[in-house]
Amino acid sequence: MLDKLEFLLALAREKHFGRAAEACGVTQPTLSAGVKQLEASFGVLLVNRGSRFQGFTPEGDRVLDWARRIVGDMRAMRQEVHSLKNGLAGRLNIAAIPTALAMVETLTTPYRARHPDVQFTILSRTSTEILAQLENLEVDAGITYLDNEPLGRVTSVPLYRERYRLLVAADAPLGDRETVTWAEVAEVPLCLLTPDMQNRRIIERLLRDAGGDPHITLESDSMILLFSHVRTGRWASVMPSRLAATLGLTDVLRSIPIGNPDSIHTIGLVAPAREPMTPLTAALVAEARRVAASLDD
Amino acid sequence: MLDKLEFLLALAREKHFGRAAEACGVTQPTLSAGVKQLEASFGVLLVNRGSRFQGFTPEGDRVLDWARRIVGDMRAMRQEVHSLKNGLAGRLNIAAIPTALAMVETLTTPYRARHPDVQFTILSRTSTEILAQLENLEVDAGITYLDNEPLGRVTSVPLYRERYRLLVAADAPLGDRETVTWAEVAEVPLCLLTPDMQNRRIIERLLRDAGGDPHITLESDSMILLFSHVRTGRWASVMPSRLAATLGLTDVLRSIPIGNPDSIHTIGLVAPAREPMTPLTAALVAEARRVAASLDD
DNA sequence: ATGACCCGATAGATTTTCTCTATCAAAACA
DNA sequence: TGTTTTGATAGAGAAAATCTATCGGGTCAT
Repeated sequence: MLDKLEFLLALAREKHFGRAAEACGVTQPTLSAGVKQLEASFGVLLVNRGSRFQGFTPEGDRVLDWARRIVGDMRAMRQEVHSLKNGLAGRLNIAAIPTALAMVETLTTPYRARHPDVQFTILSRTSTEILAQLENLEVDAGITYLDNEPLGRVTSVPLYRERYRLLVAADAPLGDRETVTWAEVAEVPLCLLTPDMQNRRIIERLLRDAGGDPHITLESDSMILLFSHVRTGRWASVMPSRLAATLGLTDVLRSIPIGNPDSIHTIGLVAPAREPMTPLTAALVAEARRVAASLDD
Repeated sequence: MLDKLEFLLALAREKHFGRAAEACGVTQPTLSAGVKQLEASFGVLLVNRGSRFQGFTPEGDRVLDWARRIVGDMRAMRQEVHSLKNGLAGRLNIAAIPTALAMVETLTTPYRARHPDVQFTILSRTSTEILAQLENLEVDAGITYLDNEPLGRVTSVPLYRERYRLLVAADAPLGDRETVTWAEVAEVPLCLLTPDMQNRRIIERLLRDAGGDPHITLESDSMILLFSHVRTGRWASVMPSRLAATLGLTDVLRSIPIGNPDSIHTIGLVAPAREPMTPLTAALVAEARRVAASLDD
C-alpha cells in the first residue's frame, strides 16, 4: 500500500500516468492499477480522468497530503535506522536559486567535514520550483528567498541578506563610480536572469521603483552565462555582492555597491516542517544555524 | 510493508510472537517472517530473541516509534477520507479510569447528538494502562488523571477536579456528620479499588498524610461491586463526588464531603499528540473542550 | 472532416510474494 | 529428566503484483 502512495506522489508531480510510472520504475498499467486500488480501498475517486490526467479530486488532495507525510516519515525512519548503524550517510538533495549557488559551499563544506559519508546533489531551480519540489519530497532542502512568497509548511533558517552590486567595466558608463543608485543603474543595458526567476523580478522591481525603465539586453537562466558575458567588459549586470565576489573580478571589471534603497531580501535554508526531520536534513539545518551567524554581513 | 509495521506494534504490546500473531489475525510463522523481513530491509536486528521474546534492540525501539506514527497516520488518513464522503462515522475507542466512568456520558451524549453514526467502545482501565494503550494505538483517547504521572506525547483537555466524599450509612460512625476530615475517615474500614488503581493510591496517600492508618476491608477493580456493597449500609467507601451523585443515594446512605485537605487531582481527556488527529478523535477533543467549561464545579 | 497520435484503461500470462500447515530445536520449567 | 512453551524453518498452495500487448476515446493538425 505504501508503494501505491508513492505512485500518487509521482502522479502529483508528473501529472501524467506514463511519466509517473516511469519515475517509479514501473509500467503505466501497474501505476494505473495501483491508483485504482487506492481508490477502491478508500471507496472514493482520487483522480479526475477523461482519457487523460485531469487533476485530483478533493479527496485525492487530502490523500496526497497524507501520502507526502507518510512517505516522508517512512524515508526518515529508514534513514534514521541506517545512520544509527553506520553514522550519517546517504545523499542529500538540495535545490538552490541561481544567485545562491555560490554560497552553498559554505554549508556543504563544513557539513562534509563533519559527515564525510554524505553525498550531495545540488540543483539550480527557481524559488517556486524549490517550494514545489520540497512539497513533493523531490528534494530534502532548498535555499531560496524567505520573505517573499508564502513558504508553506517548512522550517526555515535565515542565512544572509542579498545586497546588490552593479558589475560593469571600468571604462563603461558608471564604471568609475564608488557607488551608484538604482535610478542610475536603470539607465544601463543589463544582463539578467530570465523573468521566471525571482531575482530578476526583484531587481526589475527595484529599478522600476527608482523610476527607471530597464533595458534587459540579454537574459538567461544560467549565472555562468551571464557572468561570462559580463567579464568581457562589454556587458553589465546586477548581482548579489557575495556572488560577484565568488565569481571574481578582472582588471576591467568592477563591482559597485548600489545604494538607496539598500535591498532587504533574506535568503535562507528551507526544509520540510516534519518533526523529527530525517537525520541528514536535521544535520543540514544545524549546519545552517551555525553558518548563519558567521555570514551576517 | 505497512502490515509488517503493524506486526511490530502488536509484538510490542503482546511481547509474544504467538499472541501478537493472533492479535493481527495471522499465524505465528507469518508474523515471524514479517519481522524478519523488516530486519532484512533495515539491515539491523530489531528484536532480541533467544528462543523467546526478549524485547527490542535500540534500533527496534526507534522503528517502533516511527511505526506507531506511520500506522496512526495511515488510520487517520483512511478515517478522514471516509468522513469526507460519509460524514463522521466509525468507532471511537475510549479508555477511562473507573472513577471517571460515570462522567463519560457527559462527553458521549452531546457527541452522539452531533454525530449519530459514530459508535463507541469504552473500556475501564487503570491510568497506566490507559497511557500504554494510547501509545500503542489500541484506544483513540483516554480519560484519566492529568497531573500525576508523566503523560508522554499526548494532548490533554482538563475536564474536572476529583473531590472526594465519604459514603456511609446514616447510622454508622460519622454517618451523622455534615463534613468529615481525612483523619476521621482513616478510622473507618473502607471498600476501595485495588492498589493498581491510581485512585486507590491517591486516597490512601491522603489518609496517611492525615496521620491515619487505613483499614481496607474490601477491594475490587469494579466500582459497581464497591457501590453494591456500600449501598447495603453495612460498608463504607470514599468516592469522587460526581460518581457518588451518579450512583445515587438511598435512605440509609449518605455522601459526606471530606475537607482538609481538599483534593486537587484533575481528570481530563487525553489523546495521542498527532497533528492532525483522526477526525473522530478531533471531534471528541472539541467536545471535551466544550464540556470542560460546564463541568467546572 | 479525417487521419495520426497521445493517453490511459483493459486482458491475460507470468512471476513474485505472502500465508498457511507441519515440524523442529532450544530453552524454561517442574 | 521428561514436559511444555516458544520461536524458527521448510515446503506447498494461494494470492498479488507486474509485465506485454492491445484497445478505445480524445486531441490536434492538416
